[in-house]
Amino acid sequence: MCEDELNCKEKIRAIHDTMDVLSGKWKVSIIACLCYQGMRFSELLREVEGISGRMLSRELKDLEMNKLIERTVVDAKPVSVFYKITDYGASLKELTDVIAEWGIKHRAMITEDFKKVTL
Amino acid sequence: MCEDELNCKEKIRAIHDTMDVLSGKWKVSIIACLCYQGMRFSELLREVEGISGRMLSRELKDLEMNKLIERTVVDAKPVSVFYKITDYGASLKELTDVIAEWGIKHRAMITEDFKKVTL
DNA sequence: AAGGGAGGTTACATAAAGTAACTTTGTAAC
DNA sequence: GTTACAAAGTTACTTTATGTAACCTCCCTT
Repeated sequence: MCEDELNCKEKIRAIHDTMDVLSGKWKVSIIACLCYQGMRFSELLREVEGISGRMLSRELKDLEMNKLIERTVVDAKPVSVFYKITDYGASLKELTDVIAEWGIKHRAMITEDFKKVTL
Repeated sequence: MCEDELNCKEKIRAIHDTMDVLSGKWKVSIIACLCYQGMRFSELLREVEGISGRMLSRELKDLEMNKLIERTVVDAKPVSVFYKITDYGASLKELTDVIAEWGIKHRAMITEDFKKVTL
C-alpha cells in the first residue's frame, strides 16, 4: 500500500475515516497521554488540561467502543477505574507524534512573529 | 528539539496548538487536497466530499488567516478564485499523510472484522 | 429572456461542547 | 459522629459549531 498511489479523493476518504474515530478536540490528546502510560480518570483529568469531567467521560466511552483503549475497574477500597491503551490504539502513536511536532514548530513560529511585531 | 524529551503535558500542549489551527472536521482534508494542487472554490467543493459551500467558505477563511493557504482572485471573464497552499501550509503534508495512512489501515481492519462476523 | 455556473452569504435548525451543580461510596480529620 | 473531601461520573442548562436550504450578483450560453 504505497501512499504515492493515493489520489486526492482516496486520501480525503482515508482522512475522513481517521477523523471519524478521532472526532472532537480531545481524543488525540487522550490517546497521546495514554500512550505514555495507563492512568485513572482523575489523573487524565489533570493531564489533559482544560477538559471537563463530562467530556472526558464521553470521549473515553467513544474510544473504548472503537477498541482504542481499555477500561478496568480496580476493586480497591475506594473503587478506581484504570484506562490503558490497546495495541490497536498504540498504532496511533506516530500520528500523535507528528501532530505534536508540528504544534511545537508552530508555536515557535508564532512566538518569532510576535517578537518581530513588538520590536 | 528531540521528541523523546517531551513529557506528557508538553506533548498535549503541542497537540492542542496544532488542533486549534486545524479545528473542525474539514481543515485537514482541505489542506491535503491543496497539497496535491491549487484549485478553485468549486473544485474544492467537488473534491472534499460532503462539505457544504457555507463550511468550505468559513474553513478557507480560517486557513487563510493562519497563512496556511493563499487566496487569489483571477480576473478572467467569469471571475474565479484560486486557492493554493503556502510553504507554511505545505509543512502539514506529513501530518496529512500519516492521518490518511492510519485511515486506510483502519478501514481494512473494520472490513476484516465485518467479514468475520458475517461468515 | 431563461437557465446555469462561479463564489459566495443569510436565515433557520440541529448537533456537539462547555459550565456548574449534584450523586454515590468511601476514607480521613475534628 | 458529622463535616469534609476524593474518585468517577451524571444531569440540566447554555453556548458554539455544523448542517440545510434558499438566495444573491455577475457573466455566459442557448
